[in-house]
Parts: sequence; structure tokens; C-alpha cells
Amino acid sequence: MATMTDVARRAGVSVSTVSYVLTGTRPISDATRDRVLAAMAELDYQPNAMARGLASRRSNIIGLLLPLTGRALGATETAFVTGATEAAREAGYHLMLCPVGTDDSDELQTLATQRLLDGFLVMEVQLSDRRVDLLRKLESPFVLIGRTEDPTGLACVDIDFDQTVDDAVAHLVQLGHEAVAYVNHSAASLASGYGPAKRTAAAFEAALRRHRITGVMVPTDDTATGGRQAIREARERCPRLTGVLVMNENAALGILAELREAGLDVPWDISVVSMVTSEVVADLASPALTAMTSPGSALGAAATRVLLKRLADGDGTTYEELLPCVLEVRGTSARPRKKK
Amino acid sequence: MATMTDVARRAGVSVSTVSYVLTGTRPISDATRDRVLAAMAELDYQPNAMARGLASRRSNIIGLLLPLTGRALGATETAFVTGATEAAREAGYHLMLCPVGTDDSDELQTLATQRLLDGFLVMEVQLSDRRVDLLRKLESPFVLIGRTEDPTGLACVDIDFDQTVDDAVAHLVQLGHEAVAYVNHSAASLASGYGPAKRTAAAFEAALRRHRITGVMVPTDDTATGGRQAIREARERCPRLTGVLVMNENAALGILAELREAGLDVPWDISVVSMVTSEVVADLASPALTAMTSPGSALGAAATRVLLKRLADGDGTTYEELLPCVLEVRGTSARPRKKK
DNA sequence: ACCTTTTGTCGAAACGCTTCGACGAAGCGT
DNA sequence: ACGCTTCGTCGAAGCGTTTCGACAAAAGGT
Repeated sequence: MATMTDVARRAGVSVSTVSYVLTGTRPISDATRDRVLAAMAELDYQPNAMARGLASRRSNIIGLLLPLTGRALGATETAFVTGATEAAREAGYHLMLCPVGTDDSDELQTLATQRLLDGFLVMEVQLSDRRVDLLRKLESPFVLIGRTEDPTGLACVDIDFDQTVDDAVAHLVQLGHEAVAYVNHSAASLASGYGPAKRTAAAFEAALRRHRITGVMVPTDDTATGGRQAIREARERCPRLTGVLVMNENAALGILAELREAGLDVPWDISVVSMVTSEVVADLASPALTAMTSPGSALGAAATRVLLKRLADGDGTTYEELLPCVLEVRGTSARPRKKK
Repeated sequence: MATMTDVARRAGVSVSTVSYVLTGTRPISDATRDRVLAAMAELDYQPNAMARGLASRRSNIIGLLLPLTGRALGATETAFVTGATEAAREAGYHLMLCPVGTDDSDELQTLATQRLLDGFLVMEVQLSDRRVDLLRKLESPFVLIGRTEDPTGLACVDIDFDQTVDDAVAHLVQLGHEAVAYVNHSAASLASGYGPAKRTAAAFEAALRRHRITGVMVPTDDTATGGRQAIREARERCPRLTGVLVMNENAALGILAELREAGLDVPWDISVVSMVTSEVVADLASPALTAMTSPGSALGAAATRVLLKRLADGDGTTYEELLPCVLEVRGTSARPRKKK
């Protein structure tokens, strides 16, 4: 494996010159640059990442903190990861997946102080998140995917839940629905302060008021069974219900199944709009789910860009970037059949 | 940030001694070790990963090569990733996700020669895979998830497709089915030599012969729509069909939907067994899918262990480890209603 | 008791790069 | 022609480890 010294010798220059050609830190004459580049090509030279990292104290690797729940990564999360990786690569960075639990402070501390990673992307952010406090204390640059209670001094990239919920409700209202349910994440995640759960709950309330319609929120497990229970409960609590907004994809499928078994026709009896859903999953259902498509990959790319910018500028001001999900009308939403 | 020199000074020993305490490369007296450990704790010392990597020419990071298709990672793949990460961490390694296309040789070459990664886990292996040739040429240690045409000299960890298909067919035969279809991956992936597609096709043939029943194989897209088309084609080609084996989860859901719309009752008219399927997805369907549950996380852990072993031993002999999927009977398989 | 290992420790030389200070050679305003 | 920047290059000092050779002291073998 050729080293920089070999390249320098071959090109008849000093190693520092070779380094400058590589990093562009100082001006180099065209003639010299060409000779160096040629020498590199001839020797199949590849800079040694470790040596570079040691000398520059920058690894060009960013870590993606994602709590592994044991369950599958949803399509949104996957898209996020690929989007982030892609964006990182374009900037000459690598992305390292770090499945670290939300409260595994030791592991995170090790990661952050090892100087292996230049910064972090933090997924699945809680309203009050210990990882945030820790990273802050350690002065590691990071960007949140989601938001904490108080985002002052933090960089956040997130789905615009307010907008998304409002768009979804608006869609139903426009079709003529006047009583809708919102099937949220579980009561447990609401209680634990899971951001999306709490924020959509608030946004739903606001949307109801804004559009002057009635509705109920039902928290439930993120499973098909959870969806079944939720829709039963919702219909009990609000019999004139004609529209359902649902946060979780699995629950959405459960709702569809339950309604079908109850002899109800989707979308004519009840419309279902799934939130933060990818196309693949939406097509799994029959009829295909009308859904708010999550901007997963765009989010990943945005988060990465923000982080890299901060690494470059050393800037740590508050920053927030929100991307809404876009409505994709498919088969599960329509004008309700019978006006009361 | 404390360095090894600080620790050495504080403990009253030389830096090399500190290093030996850390790496265990040479014997150290208990008294010294305790002093050094104490000094580390007091200083919150964390070894610098880059310096370590440079000096030892080992990064303690392994790369996971996974071609990003733009689509979501299935539950199996996700489980694989988490299993691998987990196993790596237990051994003091990190796992880095590298979304590199199957034929993006340049990118892979850069990765492999950069000395950032000690070895590779290769996912989505084709029967003839350029990455394998390249890694071999570069003498990078690696382990395949899947198998190439000729696995001589390679280390492979894979799902035991032969066993899995045979188990699935056996399940149907035992219930009394005599004509079954196998809905495989797309014709395109078959043609491109995608291992699982080709191997299951062969295994299905073998299973039919072994159990003396008839059947047809239908390749189709890995989508719900693909599943719908496939089941229609299968029933045309083999009207007495009572059982279906299906490779892709999305297709499985499509098949269920299509059968329901055709007025057929699952499992009484037709049984459906989904291959290589995770529990979450199986429960999405109604009735829940009888499926061969893929050993995703176990595979990941196994692959990692094999790779780490090779890194330690410098051993490069042929090695193969196959894990079968295990049958999970749920609601979509049963004794067929009417004996002919 | 003598020679040979083994044990425990140290100092110093890498590892392959970045970056700083220095310095001659141009280029420029006057 | 005179200083003044800017340009282009070099040598050398790190970056924080690991690892090698050396060596004194303790332990074994006969």
C-alpha cells in the first residue's frame, strides 16, 4: 500500500505538498498538482483514513444514533437512513449506524469521547432526552431528528406535524366529513413524552377547532390489533364518525381489517387517512391507503447537511427545519355516503 | 481530553505500560494494573480511536455492504443489521453501514483500501458478484450473507433455503394439499442470478418430487400487485391448486387481497404460507400469515462472529453456515376443504 | 549454585498524515 | 528601483497510540 511519502518521492516534491494537493489547504501550481496527481494514479494511492483522522482530529464519519427497539425499521426510518448516508457520502463523509438505547448513557459517552465520530444525528428524540443533555455536556456537535421540549440552542430537523395533521384534516373536511377520529400512538408513548405523539395530539385539537368539526383522539398500540381496538373505541365514543386519521401504519391496516369485518365499506362508510406512511406500505392495503407520505429521505439529507454545516462553521445556534408530509390520495378516502 | 501520557504520568508508569494494561498484550502486575486503572478512571480517560487505529492498523470497525435499492429495508434485513451490530459491539467492534451498489466497484475499492474498515459483511449477494471478486483481489477479509455460484474459499452465512422450502412444502403436504404454487421473486431477479430466487426455485422442484405432489412456480414482482397477478396466473395454470408458497411479504398480502376479492376463503379454499417473513408483517394480514420466520438477527450475529474470527485468525478457508427459517403456523394454512 | 526462562517495565521508534513557520520568487503599487 | 503582499514549496513538529528491543528481577530446572 503506497503512502504519501511514496507519492511525494515519485512526484519529486515534499510530503506537505502532496497533502496540500489533497486537501486544498494552500495554493499549489498547476504543474505541481498534475505531477502529484499523476504519481497518485500510478501508485494507486489511497489516503489512510486513520492517519488522516489522527493528524486532523476529524474522522469524516458521522454517527447515526438510532435506538434499536428489536422491531423492524419502518420505511420512513429506512428512507431517512439512506437519505442521510447519501448526503454524507456526497460531502466525503461516512455514516455509521449506532444502535444505542435512549438511556444507555455510558455507551453513548464512550462513542462521543472516542473521537471516532465528528458528530451525531439523533433519531427518535424524546421530548426530554438524556442523550441530548449528554451530547451537549460533551460538546459533541449533533442534529436532532425530532424536537425536544425546549429546542433552544439545538439544531432540529423534523416532520412538520402541525402542518401534516392540518392538511390531513383539511382533506377530510373538504370531502364533507364532520366527525373524525385520530388514532394516535399508545398511551404509554404519550405519557413518556414521545414527541410526535404529543405534538400530533395538540395539532389535531387545533385542526378540529380551526375547521369547526368534532372528533376524538384514541391512543393505541402500534400494531394491527391496536388499530382494531382503537377503531372500535372511536366508533363507540363517536357514533357519527365518518373519518379516521391514523398515525401508525400497522394500526391503519388493523383498522381496515376491523371495519371490513364489521361490514363497513371503506371509503364510502368511513374514510381512512394514514399519516407518515410510505408508498410501499400504503399499497399493501386494499384499497390502497390514502396517506400523508413522509419525506424520509429528504429529512435524512437535510439533517446531514445541517450537521456538516455546523461541523464546518463551528456554529451552535438554534436551528429548525420542518418538512411536511404530502397528501397522497389513494383508495381509502372519499365523500361520506349519507349526509346525516 | 486526557491522553495516555496523562494517565501514565498520574499512575507513575510509562505509556507503554498503560498500553499493555489496555490491550493485554504483555503481562502486568496486579499492583500496576490497579494504579493505571485508577488513573484512567480519575481522568475519564478514553483511548483515541484514530491513534489506536493508526498504530495498530486495525480500526475495530467492520463494514456492512448493503446495496440501497431506494426501497425500505424489510424486517429481515433490519433484524440482520441489529443482530450484526449487537454481536460486533459485544466484541468491541463497531458496525458501519455502507450503502454501496452491487456494481459500484470504485466506491467499494475506496472503502476497502482506505484502511477504515477491518473487514466486510456483504449483503444481497448475487450468484456472480463483482464485489466478491474485488474484495478477494484486495485481500480484504469478508463474509457473505448469501452464496455465490461457487463458494470455494469463501465464508458464507445464509438462510437454509432448501430446508426452509422443504419444511414449508412438508407443512402443506401434511395438511393434505396436493397441488401447490410457489410465488417467487421476479423473473428479472431470477435472470440476474439473484441467489435466493434461483435456489428456492430449485428447492421447490426438489420438494415437489420428494413429496410426490404437483405444483407450479410463478415469478413476480415483490409488490402487492405482483402477488395479485401471480395468484391469478397460478390458478389458471393449475386449477386444482389449494396451497401457495410465497417468497415476498408484499406479494403475500396481495395474494390474500386478490383471493378475498375472488370470493375464496383463506385458509379453507386456499392455504398461503409466506417464506422468510417476520412476525410483525405476518400479523399485519388478516388472518395472520402462516410463515417461515426468518432468523434475521441470528444470521447477523453469526456472520459477525465468523468475520471477527477470521480477522483474529487470519484464516481464509471455505466456511458455510446455514440457518433455516422456522415454521410459524398462524391463520392462513389449514387442511383443504374439499377432497377432490 | 548456575544457567535459562519468564515476568514486568521502560524508552524509543514507528504509524501516515496535517499543519505551522519559514523563505525565496513573483507580482504590484508608487 | 523600493518595500509589500501573495504564491508556491519545504522541513519539521506533532497527533496518541502500539509495538519492539532491552533489561533487571524473579522463578525454574538440574
